[in-house]
Amino acid sequence: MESSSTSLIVQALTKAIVEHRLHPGSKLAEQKLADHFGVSRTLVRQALLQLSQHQLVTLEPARGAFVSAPSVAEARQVFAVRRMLESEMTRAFVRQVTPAKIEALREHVAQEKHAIQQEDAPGRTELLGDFHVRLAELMGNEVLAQLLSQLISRCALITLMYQTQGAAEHSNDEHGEIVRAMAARNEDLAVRLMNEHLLHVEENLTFDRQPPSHDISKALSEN
Amino acid sequence: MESSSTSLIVQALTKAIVEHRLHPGSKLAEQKLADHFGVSRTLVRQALLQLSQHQLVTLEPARGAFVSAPSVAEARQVFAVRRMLESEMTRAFVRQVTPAKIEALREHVAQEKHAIQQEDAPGRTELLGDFHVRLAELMGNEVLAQLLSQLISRCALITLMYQTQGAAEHSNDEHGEIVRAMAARNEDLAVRLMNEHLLHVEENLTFDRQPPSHDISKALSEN
DNA sequence: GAAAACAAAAGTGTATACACTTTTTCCGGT
DNA sequence: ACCGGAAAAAGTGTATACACTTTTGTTTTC
Repeated sequence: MESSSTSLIVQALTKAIVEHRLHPGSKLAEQKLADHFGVSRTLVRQALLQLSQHQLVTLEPARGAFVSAPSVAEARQVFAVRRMLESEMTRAFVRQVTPAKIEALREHVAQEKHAIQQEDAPGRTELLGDFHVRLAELMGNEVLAQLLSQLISRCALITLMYQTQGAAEHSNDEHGEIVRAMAARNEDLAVRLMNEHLLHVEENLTFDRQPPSHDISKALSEN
Repeated sequence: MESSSTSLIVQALTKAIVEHRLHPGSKLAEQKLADHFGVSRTLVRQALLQLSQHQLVTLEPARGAFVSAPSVAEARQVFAVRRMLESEMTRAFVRQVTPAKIEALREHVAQEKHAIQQEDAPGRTELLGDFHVRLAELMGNEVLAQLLSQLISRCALITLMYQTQGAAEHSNDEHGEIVRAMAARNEDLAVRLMNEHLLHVEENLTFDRQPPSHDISKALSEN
């Protein structure tokens, strides 16, 4: 792997962190990353700075960069924000829903189901998160979509990546119910279902700290 | 002015942009900024990268950094997000309100009024924005507070800094009404007032592009 | 005289160098 | 054998160097 611009490094690290190949607390040494990506520390530092803004990485002065390990309190705050934002987003969505948008969502939920059936864990986690981003995109609000995308990455760092098959199916079912309520233009029901859905996801939080894998190269090479 | 870390540069530039001393479209040449702050381009670049993440600065490949000039569509999207987020924030706030929190808000509104009476334009703009951040802080949700803070900076880039005395007084009055509704634990009223308040602020959008001041040093020296 | 082409200047993008801080290693003292 | 501390190693923070791109200014051509 070589010849990467900063944003490629950001993407690769984001993926590795969100998919829990790099565990919270892991040290991200600049030179090691630079060697791995075949660039100088300059570009790695830029990437780490960006990731720290996204809260996926924590920078400690003179000590270096580490994969963030959000506290329980912080995790709950992130979810509280998501509930505030997404319940109103759901309400607004129902008010401007069209058959085409419903169709797009149904399609997405079907993709989720497929990934789950294939037991494609990384794929299904990404798709389950993307459902919420897709909602924002369908509303034509790029700002909202980008904001949600970041919040969801943060959530992925918090929740277990390889959620149980059961939890994934449950989320998928709830997505389906939400879409059904939206299709029926049942505003209050859709909002309520979205809220409950997010509460369920939050309940799935697992706060047991795993032993960090310090083998950066191996974690990144896996994809 | 010298011996500044990156975050001091970010702060200084943020303030200059939000206060409209640097106009949208202005070129931010790295060496000029470096000379002004007495550091190397390295630190300036870090600062500009951060500001671009906050959407206050736009980076064009090989061409440099410019103060962002958000489109009308983008501005409306930012306000739409604020309304979603803040109406639910208001609801949650009312549900966990305490006399002490009301007192803190009353105090803040009084400060606003004072700044307005003094015709302290930069101060009053900052305080009027901070009202919303303060709300988030009082809820004990740091994540929400930080998110709102960024959204509001973006709004400040969009709206006119030197809003008319009348508009400022109007906002101040509305803040007062919102606090009153909160104190009365009137959830629906508070939410409705907050929504209307944000709509009023949005109405104040001014989309006439002013001729950019390219005199960076002068703009920054003013504070 | 205006437009195209070229040369010079300015500016950005990445790598490298070096000072300084933290971490690790190794050794002597108790 | 263990603790403390000095020396070495590794790592971060900032500045500088240099290649390459864009912009600007000048000259050439029609």
